[in-house]
Amino acid sequence: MKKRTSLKDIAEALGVSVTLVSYVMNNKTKEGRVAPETAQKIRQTAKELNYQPNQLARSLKSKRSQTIGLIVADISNPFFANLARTIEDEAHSLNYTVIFGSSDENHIKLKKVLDFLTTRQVDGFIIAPTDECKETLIELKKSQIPFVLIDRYFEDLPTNYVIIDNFQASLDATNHLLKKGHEKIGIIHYKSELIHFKQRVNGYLKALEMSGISPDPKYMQEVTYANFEADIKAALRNLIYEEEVEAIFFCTNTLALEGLKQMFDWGIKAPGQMDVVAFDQNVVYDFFNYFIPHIKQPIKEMGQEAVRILIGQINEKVPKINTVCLRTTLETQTIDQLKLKT
Amino acid sequence: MKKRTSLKDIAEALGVSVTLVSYVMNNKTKEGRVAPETAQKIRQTAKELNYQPNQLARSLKSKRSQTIGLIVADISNPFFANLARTIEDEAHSLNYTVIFGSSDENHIKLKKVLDFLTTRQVDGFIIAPTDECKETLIELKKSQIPFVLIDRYFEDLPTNYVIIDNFQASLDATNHLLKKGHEKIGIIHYKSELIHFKQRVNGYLKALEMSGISPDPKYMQEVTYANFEADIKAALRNLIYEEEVEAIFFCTNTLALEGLKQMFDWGIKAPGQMDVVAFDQNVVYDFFNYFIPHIKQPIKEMGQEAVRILIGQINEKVPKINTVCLRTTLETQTIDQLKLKT
DNA sequence: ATAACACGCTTAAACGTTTAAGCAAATAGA
DNA sequence: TCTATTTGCTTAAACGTTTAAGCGTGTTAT
Repeated sequence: MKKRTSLKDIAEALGVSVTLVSYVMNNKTKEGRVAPETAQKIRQTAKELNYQPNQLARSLKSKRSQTIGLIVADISNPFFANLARTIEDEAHSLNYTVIFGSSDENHIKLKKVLDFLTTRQVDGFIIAPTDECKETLIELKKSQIPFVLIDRYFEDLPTNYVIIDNFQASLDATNHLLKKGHEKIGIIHYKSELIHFKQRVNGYLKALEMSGISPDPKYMQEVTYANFEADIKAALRNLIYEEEVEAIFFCTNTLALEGLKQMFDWGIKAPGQMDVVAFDQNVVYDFFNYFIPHIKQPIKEMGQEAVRILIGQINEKVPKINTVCLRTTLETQTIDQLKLKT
Repeated sequence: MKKRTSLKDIAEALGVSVTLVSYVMNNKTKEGRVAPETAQKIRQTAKELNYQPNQLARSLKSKRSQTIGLIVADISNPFFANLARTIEDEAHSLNYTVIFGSSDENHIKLKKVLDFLTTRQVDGFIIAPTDECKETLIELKKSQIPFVLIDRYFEDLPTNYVIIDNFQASLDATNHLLKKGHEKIGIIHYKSELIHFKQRVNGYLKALEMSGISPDPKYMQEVTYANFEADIKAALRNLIYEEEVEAIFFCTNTLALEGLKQMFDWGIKAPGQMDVVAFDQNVVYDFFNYFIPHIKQPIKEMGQEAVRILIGQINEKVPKINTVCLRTTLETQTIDQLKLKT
């Protein structure tokens, strides 16, 4: 690789000091302390030699890498990919670069990625935490590297976070199914200690309670990450053929997708034959004969807020904890309404 | 942010020189030139102070940032998100970090992102080039920063690249439709100078020729990036209602998705009423009553090859150009066969 | 005439590493 | 006993920046 041109090269070419070149390139020619002709010459030579500042050296001096680390469960998951995209845009516009890593929902891997990115001197992290990663986050807090949790958080760990109102979202979803007259409503959720998942279950329970329906544990099916597909199949079989529920609420994007696929394979039309509500959006929903009611997350706002909060923290001397909880919307538009618009 | 501990901190704590600490931490205690007890003490103190090397400073010295820049059209596009994921895994395993940017298929933006990442002293780039970005790539070549093109390339620009055999893929796809007895086969492709798109058209033409069918320009529909949705709608209307084609080949992921959605909205069952072949995979295909024949790209191999070639180039003194062309497979499994397996 | 200041630039140190070179003390070889 | 080598460490310079401090000239004010 050819040597990139440095301030020194420009300085030598013109017989001036490196300092002077630095001042000019940074427009720190304070109070006309540099002769306009000199400045002009420097700028021109810089252009000719195609000078591009070495951000590494700059960072070393300033102790700011202008880089943020993004750690999500899996960058190839559409939800996180979309999030990554908005974070990229926001960060770049604020002159920050984004380096990323995937945790695969595994707290050991998360720690590994975190350490890996830390040696890169990131100025801060945006993290979608996994189950059981609280210890790692406590350590991270001690190191005083700023970070913002996204999508998920821990109730008893004061940190910055950007989340959605999972309880309300779930309440809305369940109410929607109740309003359609269903009483036997199933829910499929992950087995996880993550509070945001629990709140989704809580929202469901609250909605039932408010309608005077006492929840039936048999309608509530847990699925493990490890045995994802088989668990969903079993859960659905239970709900549909054993318990004969009238509607199903899928607590996440991935659960909804896999669940709908399974139902599709069994020839059960959703929502034609089985009312459902899904969490999060998906291109797949466009390919159903009926509109799939789902909870729409404000992904763009989430990404932007996370970046802004993080950069705020990076620049504060005494950072205060910032938490943001965004509202979701329940999309229940019927296919006919949809058609009218296009 | 708390000061991260440096070699100096360890050195001062023990009253030794920074150099010695550096030697120990890098296991460069060549030929027993450091007393084992000293080494032991240094290692322990390093652990106690939670020392993590500053990769920035290291990079400055070594002129290697151990970072690669990934530029794709849009990280939120599933194809690129998947690619990014395999690139991340491969890079991390080789001790490289990945920073990314999206070009939005716009060569101006690509140049901007490229410059932005260049100041970060990346050791090399993996780039999915856009239309009209050849000039930028020529400049990049001059700068001698190694790079590997992925998914797309330019015929008259000798560079490293990892692509698929688009011609063959397209040939396979069209042959599949021919074998089903169709003669009036439509194709929907992007209006673009990118050679890989052209080769997809060429494969289609070749297949027709080999079957002794003379291609009809009216069966070949161009779509612009700018007016994507409307163009596809018009193209489909033309092919289906005017030309009354018997089958359609969609040249990309996005075209297939949007096209199928449109057909779905019109109530045209694919492939029940209209045979199709799509390019690239998609979760959506699982939600059709029939199997959607499609060309499967070896995304994992593409990502891995790209990283390996790039890092090879970074380490070569006199790099040779490396090109890799991978074979695709045409997936034509019927839904019944699929069911048998699950 | 002389002090004061503005101007246009340079010197030097620092950020955290790496690495070649060097040096004093201990040990070995003769 | 004297030289040569090994051992265990240090000095110094460098990577490309930034930034406070400084230093001659020349101009202005008194």
